[in-house]
Amino acid sequence: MSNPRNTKAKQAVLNEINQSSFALSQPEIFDRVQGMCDRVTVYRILDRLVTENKIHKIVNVDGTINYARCIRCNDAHEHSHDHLHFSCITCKKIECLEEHLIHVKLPDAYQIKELFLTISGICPSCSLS
Amino acid sequence: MSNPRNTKAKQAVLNEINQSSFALSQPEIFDRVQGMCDRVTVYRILDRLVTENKIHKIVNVDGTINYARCIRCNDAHEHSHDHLHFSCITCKKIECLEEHLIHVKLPDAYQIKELFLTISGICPSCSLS
DNA sequence: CAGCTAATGCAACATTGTTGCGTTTTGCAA
DNA sequence: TTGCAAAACGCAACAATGTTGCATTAGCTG
Repeated sequence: MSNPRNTKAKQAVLNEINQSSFALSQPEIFDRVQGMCDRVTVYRILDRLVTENKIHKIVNVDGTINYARCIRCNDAHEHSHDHLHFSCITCKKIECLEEHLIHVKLPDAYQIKELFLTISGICPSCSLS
Repeated sequence: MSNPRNTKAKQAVLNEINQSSFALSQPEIFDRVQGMCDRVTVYRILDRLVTENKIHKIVNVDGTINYARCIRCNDAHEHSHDHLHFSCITCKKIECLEEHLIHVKLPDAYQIKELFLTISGICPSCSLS
């Protein structure tokens, strides 16, 4: 990844993710940039955006993988991987609750690298209806 | 699920999961009961064991799904879904750390149903080598 | 031990993700 | 502005994982 380039497809994918208030799956993203590029290209763009720290990769409680915009992450700071995700069982949307950081204490023999906390339940907007 | 039955294949699958100190994936389980039954049957048995509260279904940090024995869960008690999983990045094994319960406070508008906390890092036995 | 139906096997299909390779496009620099 | 190296792409093929339909088999219960 010596010299990453900005292509139309990459911009379109990043745009869809940034515009969305919740995390999107690869099929959802492919749908939204329909005609713009190949299915394989979306996979490759998503991989690149993740390694470039432009987006978050989130594993949902059902094992599906979603991609979300970074709110408090930028190039200057380390990517934050210790915040909380809320996964709504009604609308299936995933929100990043980046203000809630997680702290866990384990025996010293465990070397902690990343924390993944996902809470499933019903989100505020689904609670209303 | 009006009248669940005990078949040889179901017993074999449950046995493999109970014997293992770490969580197993569907392919691993299918390997270990080789010749006992069809691939599809393993999927169906796992689904049944999960709904019968006999085993845990765990989503790993990479989205792969694993199945683990229940230690402190039994028919009398609710299935506990608020404990911690440790996923080793070296040996790829997943341990349930059921003694560590998680407590999270969110705004009232969020209705919490289940908590999924997986920590990735290096487990004690991989730390030694 | 007879019958109901849960459970199975098999084939086919669906989804998600990966790889190889020839072609196109981008960014940089002459 | 043009030329060029490599990044990015499209396409085809493959792989892994999971699902569905349906005819057949086998557990449990009375």
